[in-house]
Amino acid sequence: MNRFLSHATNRIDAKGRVSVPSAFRAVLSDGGVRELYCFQDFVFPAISVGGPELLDRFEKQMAAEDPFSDAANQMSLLVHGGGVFVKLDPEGRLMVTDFIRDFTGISTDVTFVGRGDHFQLWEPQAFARAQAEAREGRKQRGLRPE
Amino acid sequence: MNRFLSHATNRIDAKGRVSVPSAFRAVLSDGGVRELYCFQDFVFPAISVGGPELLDRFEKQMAAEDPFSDAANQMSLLVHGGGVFVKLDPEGRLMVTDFIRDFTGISTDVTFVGRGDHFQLWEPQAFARAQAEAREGRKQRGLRPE
DNA sequence: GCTTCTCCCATTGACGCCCATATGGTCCCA
DNA sequence: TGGGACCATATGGGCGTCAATGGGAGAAGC
Repeated sequence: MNRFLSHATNRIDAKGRVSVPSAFRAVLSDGGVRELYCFQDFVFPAISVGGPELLDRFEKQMAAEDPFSDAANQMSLLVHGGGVFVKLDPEGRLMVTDFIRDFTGISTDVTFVGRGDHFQLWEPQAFARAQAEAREGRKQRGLRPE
Repeated sequence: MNRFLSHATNRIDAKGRVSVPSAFRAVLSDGGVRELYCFQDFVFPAISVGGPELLDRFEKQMAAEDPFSDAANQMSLLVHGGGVFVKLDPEGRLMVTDFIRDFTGISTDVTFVGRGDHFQLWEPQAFARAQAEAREGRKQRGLRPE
């Protein structure tokens, strides 16, 4: 199963490190990814993380839109200008920098959320709220699986 | 019989495991399913469980709409972030994680409910209530055999 | 110099795989 | 038809492995 699924919450240690869930690390090493690209999500207060190929995907999406639209401009600003590279330590941990903390509100714990072709870093409470809202919205629209 | 039918209640052991009813396991192995996809149901306080094709269906549905829309993002939050792959141990048991407990209210016993192409995990009392309500609602709408 | 970031090792707790037991049902045969 | 052997399922527990976490020491930068 070669995609990012499920969610898990891990604690940040005294040095500001947090373990990436082993299921996610397995997906990364499957794809031969050694360096991760992180940027601020467009719709949620979360940091999106993936391999370099994640850029390709967003660039394709931008190309599909009007290149001078507000949406395309914002995307480029966030993806190209606002992204940072991070790499994991030998135990599979990453440093939670201020770049991550400020945008997400993360302080002591990080919720890792699988999003298929990438994953995200959330403040635990914020994720719980967003998920509840998503479920509520879905109920109101009457959409059902299948 | 390659559909999930009927219901059964099993006990969770001291390690947090519960046996999947053998009738359900038979349906799974018939379909060659080794990994199960579980997600929090959109309507009931239950966990829905099925093969990976369940997730494929969701992903097709998402791919059909604008992948950067709020609706698609919310759906991904639920089916990717709120979904888990689990596998059974050699005896056909699964771990009842907090992911399952928190959403369903399950504590000591699990009711497995067949739903045709998938099955669900319920807190026994909650299932009894939901079933009673379904019966009642049907009566009020005028009982019809389909 | 001191701080900050790596890498390395230790601990602990959870999870996986294995084997053992009980309970209830079915089939066979006298 | 009744008894008993056999079987399958559900359940309980031991034990090894691995992931998550904590802390120390060396290297690099300010």
